[in-house]
Amino acid sequence: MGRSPCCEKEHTNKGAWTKEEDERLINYIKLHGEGCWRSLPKAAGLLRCGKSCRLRWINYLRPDLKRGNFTEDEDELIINLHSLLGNKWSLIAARLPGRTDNEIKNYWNTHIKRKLYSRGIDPQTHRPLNAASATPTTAAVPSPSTATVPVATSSSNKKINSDSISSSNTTTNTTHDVVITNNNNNSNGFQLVTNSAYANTTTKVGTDEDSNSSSGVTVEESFPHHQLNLDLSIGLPSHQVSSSVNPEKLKAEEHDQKPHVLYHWYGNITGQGVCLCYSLGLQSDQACYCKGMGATATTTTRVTTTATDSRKRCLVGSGAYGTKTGTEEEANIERFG
DNA sequence: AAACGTCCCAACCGCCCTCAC
DNA sequence: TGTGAGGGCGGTTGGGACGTT
Repeated sequence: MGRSPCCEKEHTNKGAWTKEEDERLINYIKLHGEGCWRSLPKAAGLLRCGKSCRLRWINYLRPDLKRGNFTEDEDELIINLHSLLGNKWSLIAARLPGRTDNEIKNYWNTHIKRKLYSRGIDPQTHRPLNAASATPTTAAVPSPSTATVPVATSSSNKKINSDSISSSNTTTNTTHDVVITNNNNNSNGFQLVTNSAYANTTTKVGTDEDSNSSSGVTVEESFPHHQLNLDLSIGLPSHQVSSSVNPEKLKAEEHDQKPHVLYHWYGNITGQGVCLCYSLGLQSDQACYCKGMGATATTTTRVTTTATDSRKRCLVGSGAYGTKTGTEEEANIERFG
């Protein structure tokens, strides 16, 4: 339908940002916060497109950005999350504090793809390369320069919404097997197990031990996976969230730093709170208030990605993706906090 | 030291989603 | 319910940095 440009291109600078522009942007946001990006450049005295300002701030100037190389743990976490979420860089970034989607995307394309090829795993499908011979992106390990392989465009790459939970009538494109169970001996421990090329991949998250590290991921590769499924088996907290629990109070008491989402399941597990942002790898400083809950049961909930209803936003959302939409009703999910 | 090739990442582009009206 | 504005996202690219010959 044709859109008006987001700014007057002939009056805007492009390319690398100067120090002065950075300072102007930082100073403006310090004073006024992140507001309307379109009007920001003018207000801040910048000859830049609002989108450009936003990108610059989010990807480079934000004070909470973590600089430096990715750790091995972060690598493995990214790989696991990618096997679950596909090229949903923003969702992956949401689980790596201090990292941006752009940074992770670049890192994936320049390092991790190569790493997976060297392991004999197709980075797009997360299947062993020889098992993916039916796809066009098989063959030998590409040279670094060709590592930017044509995306095999499984649906996982296109507008699937792994951050959605299906109702029964959604169109399944890609699914992942995810099993989140608790670590029996550690009330804070949850494990996220995926049935992907990393079958038997156990992503251990949220334990005390790893609370200060970037993640607590252990990966044991063994079985080739069959198909990416989004079967979620979720370990429920041992002390169940009763209806009398006041999420606001809990939030205030146990952690108040970062956005978090506590989903409340109906249906088979009525009345039991499931905190997915924690289970899916948020770090301790942003763990949600159900941290500390143990788990007594493993309940399986099917989560299916779909290309037909991309508006569903739930389940794996945290912070920005926790927006509640009407379609959540289909998923029988209610969000707290 | 120069030329060339490769790598990496900041930034851009265009499409999609959400929301207000 | 339809439409447009604004923001967000994923894919792509340009050019600087670095390595090799």
